[in-house]
Amino acid sequence: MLDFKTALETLRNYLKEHEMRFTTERMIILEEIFNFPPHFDAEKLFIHIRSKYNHISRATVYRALELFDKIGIIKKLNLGGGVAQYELKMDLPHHDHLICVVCGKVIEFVDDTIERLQQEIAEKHGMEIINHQLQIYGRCKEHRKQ
Amino acid sequence: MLDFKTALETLRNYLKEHEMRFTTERMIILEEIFNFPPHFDAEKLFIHIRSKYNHISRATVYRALELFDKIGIIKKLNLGGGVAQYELKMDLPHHDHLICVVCGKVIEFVDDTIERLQQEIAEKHGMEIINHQLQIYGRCKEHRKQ
DNA sequence: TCATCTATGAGAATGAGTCACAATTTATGT
DNA sequence: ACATAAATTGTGACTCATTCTCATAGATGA
Ligand SMILES: [Zn+2]
Ligand SMILES: [Zn+2]
Ligand SMILES: [Zn+2]
Ligand SMILES: [Zn+2]
Repeated sequence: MLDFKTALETLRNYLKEHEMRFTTERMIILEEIFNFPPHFDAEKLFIHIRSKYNHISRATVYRALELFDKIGIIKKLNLGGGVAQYELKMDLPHHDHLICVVCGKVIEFVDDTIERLQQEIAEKHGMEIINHQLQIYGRCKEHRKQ
Repeated sequence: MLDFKTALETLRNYLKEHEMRFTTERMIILEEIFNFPPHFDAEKLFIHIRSKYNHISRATVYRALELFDKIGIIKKLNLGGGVAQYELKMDLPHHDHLICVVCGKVIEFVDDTIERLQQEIAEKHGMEIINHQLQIYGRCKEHRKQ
C-alpha cells in the first residue's frame, strides 16, 4: 500500500475534498520522495528535485512537505541535528529510531512493551498522549568500538 | 549535590585543568541558571541575565551553555519546538520527559523497564548506545479534553 | 606589575524555514 | 475551446536561533 500510485490517489482525493489544486509540482515532489532514501531532509530533497526540474522552488518543496505531512503521506521527524527529517508514512505502523552518530544510519524499531509503558506513565501523571518519539543514539555494527 | 557551590567548584576545576580562565561572566551565568526554571532555553536565560547585567552578551551566554554542557553541569535537550532546551544535570540521574503541547509544562520520569528494553533493542541490532531521548507529547491534567 | 594569551562584546554571518506578492496555472462553467 | 475566479508558484526578502569574526578587555602566572 506504500506505493506512488496509492499516495497520488490519496493526494488527489484530499485536494479535491479541500478545493485545492492538483499541480504537476506536487506530483513531481511526491514522486521524487519515492525515489529518495527512506529518511531525508527538505534541503537534500530540494537539491535533488532541482537537479531534474530547475523551475521548482525551495518554497514549493517546503510547502508540499508540510501538506503531505498534514495529509499523512509522510511524517515529519525530529531526530536531532537541528534539521527536520521526513519519512514516508501512509499507513505504516508507528515506530521509533536507532541512529548511528558516526554514519547517520537509521534503524527503525517498535517495542509493544515500551509503547504500553508509555501509556501507563502518561496516565499516572494525568496526561493524555498525543504522540511520542524515542530516539536511541549510538554506534552501529560497523562503527562501534570493539 | 546539585547546588551552586558544587557546580562552581566543578567549573573551576575543569577550567584549571584545561588552561581556561575563570571569568565573572561564567560565574554569573552559572548562578543565574540556578535561579531559573528547571527547563529553559538560551534566549530566555539571556534576556533574564541581561536584565541584571547589561554588559553580558548573547554570544557569551551561548558559549557558556555549550561549555557547561560539555562539562556535564547542564544537559542540552531536544524537546522539539525548534529551540534547544537546557536543564541542570550534575549527577542527577537520567530521565525522560512528558510535555504538554498546550501549556508547555514538562514532567520528568524514569522507567527502568523502558531503559532496559532499549538496551535489548540496541543489542539486537548490534548497536552500542551512547544516549537516548524519549519525549511524550500530550495534554496535561489541566488541558486534557474531558 | 607585566607579558601572555584566553574570553568577551558587538555585530555580521549563517542556515533552516517562512512569508509577501506579482505572475502563472488550475478548475469550472459556458 | 474560452473566460473567469481562485489557488499555486517562483523569487527574493525576511525571521529566528545560533555561530563566527575580530578588536578589545581581562585573567593568570612569573
Ligand atoms: Zn554507523
Ligand atoms: Zn522511520
Ligand atoms: Zn498543560
Ligand atoms: Zn528534565
